[in-house]
Amino acid sequence: MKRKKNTPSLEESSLQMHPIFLHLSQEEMELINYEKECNYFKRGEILYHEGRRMTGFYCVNKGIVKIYKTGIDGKEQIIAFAQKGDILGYRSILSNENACTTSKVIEDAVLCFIPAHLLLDLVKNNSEFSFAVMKLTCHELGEANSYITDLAQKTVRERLAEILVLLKDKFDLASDGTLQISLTREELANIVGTATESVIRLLSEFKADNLIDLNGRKIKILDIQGLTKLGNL
Amino acid sequence: MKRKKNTPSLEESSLQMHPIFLHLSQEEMELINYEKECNYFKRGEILYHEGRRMTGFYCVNKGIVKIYKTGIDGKEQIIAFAQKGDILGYRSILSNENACTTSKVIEDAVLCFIPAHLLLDLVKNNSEFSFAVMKLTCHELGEANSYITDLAQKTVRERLAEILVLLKDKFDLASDGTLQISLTREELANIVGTATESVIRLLSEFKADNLIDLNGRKIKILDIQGLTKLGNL
DNA sequence: CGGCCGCTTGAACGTTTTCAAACTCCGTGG
DNA sequence: CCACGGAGTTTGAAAACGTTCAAGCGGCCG
Repeated sequence: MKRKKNTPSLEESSLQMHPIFLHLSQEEMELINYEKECNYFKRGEILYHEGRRMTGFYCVNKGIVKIYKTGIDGKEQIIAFAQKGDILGYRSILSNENACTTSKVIEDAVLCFIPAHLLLDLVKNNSEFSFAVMKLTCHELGEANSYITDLAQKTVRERLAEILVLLKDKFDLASDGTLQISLTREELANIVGTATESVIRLLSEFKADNLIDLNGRKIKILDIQGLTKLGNL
Repeated sequence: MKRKKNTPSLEESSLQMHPIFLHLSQEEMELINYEKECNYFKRGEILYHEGRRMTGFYCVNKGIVKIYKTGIDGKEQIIAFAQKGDILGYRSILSNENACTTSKVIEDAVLCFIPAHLLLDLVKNNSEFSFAVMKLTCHELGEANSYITDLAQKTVRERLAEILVLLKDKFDLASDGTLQISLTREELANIVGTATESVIRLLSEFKADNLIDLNGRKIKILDIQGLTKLGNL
């Protein structure tokens, strides 16, 4: 009997952590489980490229994926992160466009790939599922509009403080208050929309003001209220 | 027989210009036509406010509406414009959130208001309609991501050039090449995300470079390729 | 051990904002 | 009819902000 090595266990491959699938019938769920393909992904692996056609979407069961657009001179603009319970890549399938972002694993991950046709079938045949997806996209649209306003109106200092707060909300803190996501200074700059050096200087400033503590890439949140206030939230 | 004054004619109230309703049954269309409420709106009228609950959405049959968020110190950030054939306000209904934007008429308009429950019914019962709405939101999400990247990476000069090109694409030009939307300098600044004075200076610069011609609020596009290049598009 | 990548710091530079003042246009009321 | 007032526009000068360039440091991987 042939047995694939390095394939996630049944438990690791389970989709039950994804709220989006909550309203599927048992039959539909079985179909997905039959068609899905779950694998381990290492840091650095690219799931899909901007401009390419999407053949399916991914469900994150473990790890972290960054989603970014490539702008002027190849500079990345990070649009979002996906972690356990998030799905990614479904947008382009639904709007029937090529991918408008690239996605790359930044923390070793377990991902399930689900073919595009299944998504389209579900959206067309299961109105509860369809409505859940619509809620999700509408919510994301609201968040995108907020970030547009922030980018247009806030200073770099305010945006960096804001991003730290948002990262803290999305990725829980370790018991010692450390952010549970490890980003390079450049990646932080590519979220905030600034230069790497500016992030470095501002982080030092935040540290001097006892808002955070720094230890390499580990960022410990000391004063969440101070950051919230600084970020105009 | 009582007869409402100042109510748009049947022709002006027709929803057939809205592609979103293309796949409705005759029965559904009749229901909408029965429940919709069409009216004239003057420049300056506000359709809904950020933070308030939405009771329905609007279809634009004529005129122009600006959609904006209120940021720091009450500064507007214009997110989008809606004109003939566009719908607005549906997003918050679908995501079951309060409005995240305010919308204001900037050119006398004919609008049809359609109650929220109808939208929800249609989305739940008509999968073709639901899919069309989903396509729309997914497309808008892609555009929002693009604008996030532009705001984060482009200079004010580049963004202003880009916005002029985008406005030209959305609102056709008059025969003499004039943009068919009239915006104050401040409104332009609130799209681009900059100060009013910066817009004024840059527009003068564009004029000096023979990219545009200015006559009060009328902006004539002289060199669309030059603008496209300047905007990194 | 060497080399590379990421991090940090300083200094100069350029862009954009802010503040202040004046001007234009337009509609209203005397 | 004209004066007045207000909103929007324009210009200049100074200041703030953020980027860029250059250089040095540090740690990790091969």
